[in-house]
Amino acid sequence: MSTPRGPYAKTSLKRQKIIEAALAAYAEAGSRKVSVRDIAQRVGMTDAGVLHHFGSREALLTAVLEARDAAARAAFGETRDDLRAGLDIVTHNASTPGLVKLFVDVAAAAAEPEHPAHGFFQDRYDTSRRNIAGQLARHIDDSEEPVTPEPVTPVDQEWAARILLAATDGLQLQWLLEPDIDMAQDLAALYGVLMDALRNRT
Amino acid sequence: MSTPRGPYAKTSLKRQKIIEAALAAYAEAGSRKVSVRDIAQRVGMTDAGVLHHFGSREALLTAVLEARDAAARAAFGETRDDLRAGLDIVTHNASTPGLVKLFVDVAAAAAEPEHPAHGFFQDRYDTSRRNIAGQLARHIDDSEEPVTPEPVTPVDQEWAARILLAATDGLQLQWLLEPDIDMAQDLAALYGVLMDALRNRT
DNA sequence: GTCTATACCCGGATAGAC
DNA sequence: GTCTATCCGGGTATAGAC
Repeated sequence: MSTPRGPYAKTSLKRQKIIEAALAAYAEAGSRKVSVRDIAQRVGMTDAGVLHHFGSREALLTAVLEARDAAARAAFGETRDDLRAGLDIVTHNASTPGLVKLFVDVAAAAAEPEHPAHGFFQDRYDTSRRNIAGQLARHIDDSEEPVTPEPVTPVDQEWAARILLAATDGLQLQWLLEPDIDMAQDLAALYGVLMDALRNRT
Repeated sequence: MSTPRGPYAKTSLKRQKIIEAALAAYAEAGSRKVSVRDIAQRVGMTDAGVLHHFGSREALLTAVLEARDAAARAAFGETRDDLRAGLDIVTHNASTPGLVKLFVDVAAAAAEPEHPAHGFFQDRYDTSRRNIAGQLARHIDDSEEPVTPEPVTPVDQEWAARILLAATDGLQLQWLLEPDIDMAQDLAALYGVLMDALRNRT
């Protein structure tokens, strides 16, 4: 006990390196599968060494997603679920297919209650929904357009079809974590709103 | 020819039994992982026997999803992507979490171009989008409401938040298969439409 | 507190017998 | 066409070195 440091001070540094390696691995490995050994090699360790810091592969991937969230939050606006920041994040995601795949992958696996990321995703969706809803409520009475999309936004049938399908798939993801959600009802409402938009804007 | 050759019709009977077993396994397993051995046991075979008919686990799961699609098509309306049928299917999905998880799971994995389900999902989204877009276009000039949701459809901030998040996640799924999709632009348009709806209906 | 070495188990894949 | 046997790779648990 020579130089006393915080209980997690030193480990967090190594954890950070491992997480960075995992991020890099997923970013590069466009389509190949990433094993714990792959990540370990990048930091010059064995797989057991890596697992020592995270306990399991799933826990490691969960930590990676948390780190990615934190990085996004730091990069684009402090208020994580600000609508403008959300669009910026999506735009940024479009440059990292590997990480998007990682997200979708873990999100699917996290449907299991025992999965280490289960709580993380539940919380993530919960707070995101809350923040977005609050933001929307705030902007309802605004006269100014809060989110100004630079390019022209096309509102046509093809766009509506993409949105309808996307909402269906995405709602399934949320529903797996929160079974109270009424997917069909939500989609029916969306359908009505989209039809109105198509009728008015064309 | 009345007796088709090739790997599709010869063993189709056994394949069918295996697919049914896989469907049952995923439906029951709720969210636990299903191995090829699990499925094989249900049909009184070994895993090697099952693999002989499909080549790989991934190919088997792809076949399961195709069968599920076909079954849904048969059960709810002939025109697969009819909007009403789509809602019915979603409602039905809400009773089978295991199968929903299977879908999301394979959809994520199918982002890889080498995955056996890659083409399947590309085609599925492509035709779905086409059909839905056509259906929407047809209904724009209709005076009657084409899809009548029985329960009241709530249009509020919480609903809009769920939709916004769902569309984000779902668009990522489509984008992984079709990188030409501009996620941010689509979402910006959705944001505008949702804001309009909230302003008008509240 | 960190890491290596090792051994274990499970699951998917493959070869060859029947 | 299906089984048995086997292989292999990946994740995991443990012991012990530093």
